[in-house]
Amino acid sequence: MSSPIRIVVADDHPVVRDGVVGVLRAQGFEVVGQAGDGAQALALVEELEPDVLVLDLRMPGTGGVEVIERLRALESRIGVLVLTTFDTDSDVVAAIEAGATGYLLKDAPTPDLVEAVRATAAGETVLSPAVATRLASRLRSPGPTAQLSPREREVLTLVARGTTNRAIAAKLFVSEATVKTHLGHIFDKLGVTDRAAAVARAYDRGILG
Amino acid sequence: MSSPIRIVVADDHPVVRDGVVGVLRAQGFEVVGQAGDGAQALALVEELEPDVLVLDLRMPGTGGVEVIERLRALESRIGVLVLTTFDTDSDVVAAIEAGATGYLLKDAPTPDLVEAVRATAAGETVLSPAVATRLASRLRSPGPTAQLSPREREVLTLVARGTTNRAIAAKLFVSEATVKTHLGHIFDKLGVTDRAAAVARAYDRGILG
DNA sequence: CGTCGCATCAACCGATCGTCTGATGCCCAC
DNA sequence: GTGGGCATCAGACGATCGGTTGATGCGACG
Repeated sequence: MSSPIRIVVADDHPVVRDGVVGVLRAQGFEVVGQAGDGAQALALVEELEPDVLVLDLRMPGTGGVEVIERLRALESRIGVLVLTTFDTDSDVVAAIEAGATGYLLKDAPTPDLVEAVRATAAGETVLSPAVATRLASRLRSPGPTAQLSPREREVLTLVARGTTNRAIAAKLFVSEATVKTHLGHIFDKLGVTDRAAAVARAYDRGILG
Repeated sequence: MSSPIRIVVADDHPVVRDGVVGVLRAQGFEVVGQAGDGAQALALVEELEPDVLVLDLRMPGTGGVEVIERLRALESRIGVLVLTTFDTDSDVVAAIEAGATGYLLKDAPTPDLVEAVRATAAGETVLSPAVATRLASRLRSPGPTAQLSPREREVLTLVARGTTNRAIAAKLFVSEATVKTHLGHIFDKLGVTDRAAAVARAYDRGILG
């Protein structure tokens, strides 16, 4: 290799960050910076212009998805490898849509991580097997693909708190009929038939919680 | 120090495991073994008799809580430091009750981890601030302290799937009246008033999902 | 300019839910 | 041996929910 691949690692868990950095350095990569939140990550990337950003999605303050969006807005050519614990639908979809180059779960074997970083630097897309499966099944089944609208999420959040349709209507300054309509759409989109199941599905998909 | 503290690290995430091991070795601890699941952890502890087991709770197969229980059953004097991502009620309570010596979240700063291992080896109890707060508030509020009975969890699981009271009764071979009674108790214990909110609370506490 | 998604509203009806009161049997702990 | 937690059951009532049908206004996109 001519010059080593330059990397910035962003994760709010110090232990995980140390682990990733250690693994990458041992493999001859050059880790030029580490960040504990999204804002730091953005600053470091702008300053150091690394080849790859290894990014955790769930971070305090500026989250991972927002980091990706801003980088793409800046038309940065950096490769973003998302390395996270969760593979909920909304996380994965949001990250890919935002423009992540790769998506790896933290339970991936070390060699996979190393290879993923290399591929990301080369601009290739890498996905964890679990993530790939999830995406594939999502494409196959056109049913429960739909995302909830902002208003629908708002309603569902209140439902999860035990709020009654009438009370939701009052809180949102709409009629009870409207609330019912929203709920009906929510049920359709989530593929359920009642509010309890809707809440459960929402948690499973990372929409709530 | 006379002889270094001997440690086994158990975590199913290779990256995290490497991170923890790296940090501990850099601090002069002797990491004598690493495990990727509970069964391996138990075997290593029995074979190597380390001073401290650094343990992730969520692992495939034999989970962390079960590992702790078995160690205590064996009357092992090993210190168990739980190091995990989650601080849901059920995880924390289960781990402490099982006999964990300490409970640290993965977002803890590196120096805290090092100090926690040292304290654990000395038999002292260490808790993450977040965990300590959670436990304290639990002790303060005698209300939502109660755990669900097995039967109640069973009912709630079905509720989360959108199952109707009547259908639940059929599935569990009891009358609908019984299901309603269980649900009433569930609502009381979780401090909610309807099934949707009960499901949400259960997810928040790690009872479901 | 038409179309589509989103948000809004109405009225009705049957099904379901949640609460209440009250009761029995079991098992474990104190 | 007497509580207390758990699981079981009954009947009945009012409140709430979910489905249905149908309709309007608005912004976006092509």
